[in-house]
Amino acid sequence: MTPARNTSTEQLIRPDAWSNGRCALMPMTAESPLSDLLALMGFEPGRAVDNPPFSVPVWQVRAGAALLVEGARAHHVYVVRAGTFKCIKTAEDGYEQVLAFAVPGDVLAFEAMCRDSQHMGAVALEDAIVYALPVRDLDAWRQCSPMLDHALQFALSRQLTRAGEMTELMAAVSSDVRLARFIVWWSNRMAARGQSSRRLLLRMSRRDIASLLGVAHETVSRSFSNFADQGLLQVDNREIEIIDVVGLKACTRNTRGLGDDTPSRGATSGRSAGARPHASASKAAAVVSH
Amino acid sequence: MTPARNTSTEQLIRPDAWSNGRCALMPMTAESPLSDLLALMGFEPGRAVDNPPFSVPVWQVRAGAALLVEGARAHHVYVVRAGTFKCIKTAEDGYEQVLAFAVPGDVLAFEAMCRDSQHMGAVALEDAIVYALPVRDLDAWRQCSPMLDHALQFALSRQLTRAGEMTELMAAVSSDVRLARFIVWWSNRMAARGQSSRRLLLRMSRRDIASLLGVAHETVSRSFSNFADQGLLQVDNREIEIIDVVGLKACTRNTRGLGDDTPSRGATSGRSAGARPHASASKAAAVVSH
DNA sequence: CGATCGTTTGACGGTGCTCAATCACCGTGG
DNA sequence: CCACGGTGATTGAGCACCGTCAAACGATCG
Repeated sequence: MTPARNTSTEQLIRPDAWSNGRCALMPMTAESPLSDLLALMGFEPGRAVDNPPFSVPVWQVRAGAALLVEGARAHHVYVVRAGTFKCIKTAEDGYEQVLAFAVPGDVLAFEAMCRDSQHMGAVALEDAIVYALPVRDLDAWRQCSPMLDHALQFALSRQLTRAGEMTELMAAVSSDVRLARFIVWWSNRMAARGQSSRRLLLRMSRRDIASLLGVAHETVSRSFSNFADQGLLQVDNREIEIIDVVGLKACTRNTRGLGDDTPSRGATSGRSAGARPHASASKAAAVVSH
Repeated sequence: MTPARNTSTEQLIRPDAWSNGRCALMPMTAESPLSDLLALMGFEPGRAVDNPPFSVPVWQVRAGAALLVEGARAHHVYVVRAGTFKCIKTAEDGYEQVLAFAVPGDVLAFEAMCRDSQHMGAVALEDAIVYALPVRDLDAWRQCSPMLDHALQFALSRQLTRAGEMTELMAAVSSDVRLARFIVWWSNRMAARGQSSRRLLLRMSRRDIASLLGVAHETVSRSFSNFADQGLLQVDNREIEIIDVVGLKACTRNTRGLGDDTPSRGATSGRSAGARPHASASKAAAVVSH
């Protein structure tokens, strides 16, 4: 496998860079990929999938390759089938802000449907496979395949849910809490995909995590060490294992850091330190239709 | 059209709180609201809007009322027509986390399409008007009105874009930068709706902003005062006016706070303080289609 | 084996969270 | 009319957390 990884790094996407146009790693185009695509999106058809008059192209993306380039025209909407991506936005001073990580089932480049060009980039963190839905055909495909349409809506709904969870994650004031939430969140996502929720292999670097969470990468490293010292995690470079799930989730809820009382292996010690309710407005609740 | 939608819509919401069931403020149901709805979503039909065999219900929501209740079943997808909402998620300890603010054109409750119940609440910050699209009819409506379908996809794309901007906003390390980005972001959103981009009337409290940005509400207040002292803003409670746009946008780019050199009315002083590029992986870029 | 990048740990200084007090605004009731 | 709670906004003081700088260590690849 990996037949030569040749040469000339190229600045932007160069479709010919990967040389041969064959698809040695793509055996699933013969079998109808639609049912697979629908399942990825989280849509389980009760009946057999209708065989549509189109076939969804499958692309492979090498580790380190850019599937989406900022500013480029967007001709496709992608659904990740395998692999992990990081979605980035490069500031004019060169700082690379990570906006999200995409895993199988996630939709990419749909944001570009409401404007002309891509506003975020996407780089594969490992060898990956994506379904590529041409935007010019998408409406027609959705119209002749209600299942595809429904699955896409479902996936978009999930994507919006993820975005909300992301906001909730980043709204934590303490960096420890942010990282704890990220780990739990990632663990849940892995579990939803049938993988282990305790043993995680993070494909992204500390710096990428730090960029996403809005903290220094040294702080991420320190927080990992803190969790390991407390017996919540077992960290070995990018391979981490959750030891004390309830303890980790307890860290999730704290408003401000864990108090540094170094609980002597006390597990779920941390009593939630505050977060006043602030009983907000719910005076009147009313809706009136026509 | 929607013959009477009487009464007992919900158990959690208290429909009687607003007493009378009449709709004095709802005159736009007679005229076809579809073109208005499409325009709201950002879709400008090149031709006249087809007159569909359905009509979209219009609801009014009073200030302080809950349009969405966490945990409730979601029967509708809403499109905000007028007013402002805050989307919240209440933690088990009672802390109210603000996840987003919704303004006209935004879609609400679409996240619930991929699960059973609503995972976020939405409270009107002022009297508001929304279009209510029943989820049970949505597929059929979209199918018989391609314009509605297209507009919905467009709006969802914009919503995802907003979510990405939100992540970018919150990834700022400094609280000043976070607030500056929020103001500029909000200003842009108002400008996109045809309102003034310099004079803003924030409908949400300092605490709501602080919750969204993940900082203490005192810090938000302090940052406002800082910007006012620097001549970037003019703050009068929730009425703020942007004085120095370029100066404010300069604050947006800083990684760490403004250095506290108190530029003597120097306007666009702040030279961007760093943010190392970190030239990341763009080794190979290749895609191979089938 | 050496170069490069990622990860970890230390020290220091500043930012911002907490606690607290004060003031402005508002609807209610005297 | 003003007194009176209640909420929101602002400002201050103190100290912990975390960003910055720096160095050492480990991993990966050529």
